[in-house]
Amino acid sequence: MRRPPCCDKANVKKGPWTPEEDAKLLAFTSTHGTGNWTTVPQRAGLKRCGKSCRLRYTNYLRPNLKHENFTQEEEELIVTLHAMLGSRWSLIANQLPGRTDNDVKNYWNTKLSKKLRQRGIDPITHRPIADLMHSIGALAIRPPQPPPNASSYLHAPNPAAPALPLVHDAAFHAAGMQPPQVAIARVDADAPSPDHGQQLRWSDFLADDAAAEAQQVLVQYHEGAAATGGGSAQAGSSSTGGGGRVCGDSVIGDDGGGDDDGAAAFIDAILDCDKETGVDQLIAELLADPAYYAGSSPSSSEMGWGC
DNA sequence: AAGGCGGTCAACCGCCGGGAT
DNA sequence: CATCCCGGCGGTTGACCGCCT
Repeated sequence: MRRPPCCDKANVKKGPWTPEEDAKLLAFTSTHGTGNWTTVPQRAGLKRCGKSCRLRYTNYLRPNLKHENFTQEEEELIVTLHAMLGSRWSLIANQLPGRTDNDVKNYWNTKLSKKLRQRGIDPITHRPIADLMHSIGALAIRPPQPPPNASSYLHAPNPAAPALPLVHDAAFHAAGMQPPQVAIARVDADAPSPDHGQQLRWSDFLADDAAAEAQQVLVQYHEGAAATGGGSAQAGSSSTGGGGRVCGDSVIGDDGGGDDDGAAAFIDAILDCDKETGVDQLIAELLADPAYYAGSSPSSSEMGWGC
């Protein structure tokens, strides 16, 4: 059975908010707080759905929101956290003071995912697209594999490629850090529960090792932000300094240019690691092989995944 | 100058989980 | 235990804007 609409749509205004509506909502929330959103429109004198009011407040009117562009450090953190968490935007946004999940999601969809794609990296798996092609080919020529057991499958970083390393693992190694064991959902019934009365953090949903490693990334991020931005990111102050994020013994994202974009620098570091490990050569060979593109090519037909 | 086009982002939609009853 | 209600979340849409032809 379908859930009824949350409000009477016939008597509800939709579309962009006017300054008058913003003022009403802001005045109401500043005096009454943000209790029951379903009653807010009526009490605030707004012809809006309660959900719409909540969204407008949390994404735009809420105090301490940052409205300026994303910083280099924020970009790098988003890329890192997306590799570990996937599209859990609210968890990612929780690590970016002053940013909303909508902000992060939009920024990812419009900017970062394109940057990754332009550099030949699949924004979903964070692995080289050529590597994915290679994996597809390998799957096609491999004898049928038994399905993974439930627990290993549940704890795999990505169901599509559970056994393969993430591309940026090499970047972590090169930077003197262990890569996080990414996106391990804590779904076990016997998993330790976080402290009661505390808000869950995204790291609570990672395996212990992964949480520790990921926490290290965040600590370094916040230290870097404090050192370069002249303020605490947790306090909601903006950090627009041009410094790079310290990552192990190396610095990712600062080539001294100042205005270089952070994600690009971060990805460049990954690609540098690929060069050191010879992965780039493999990628070049794969890219040069038409069989990895053309489904009708003889080699791909031989591999069994042609059209 | 005008129309097409793509990028950006605010807002909406529907689903889900958790607390209250 | 079942149901209801609410807030939260992620995916998607559509309006707006600037650039290009």
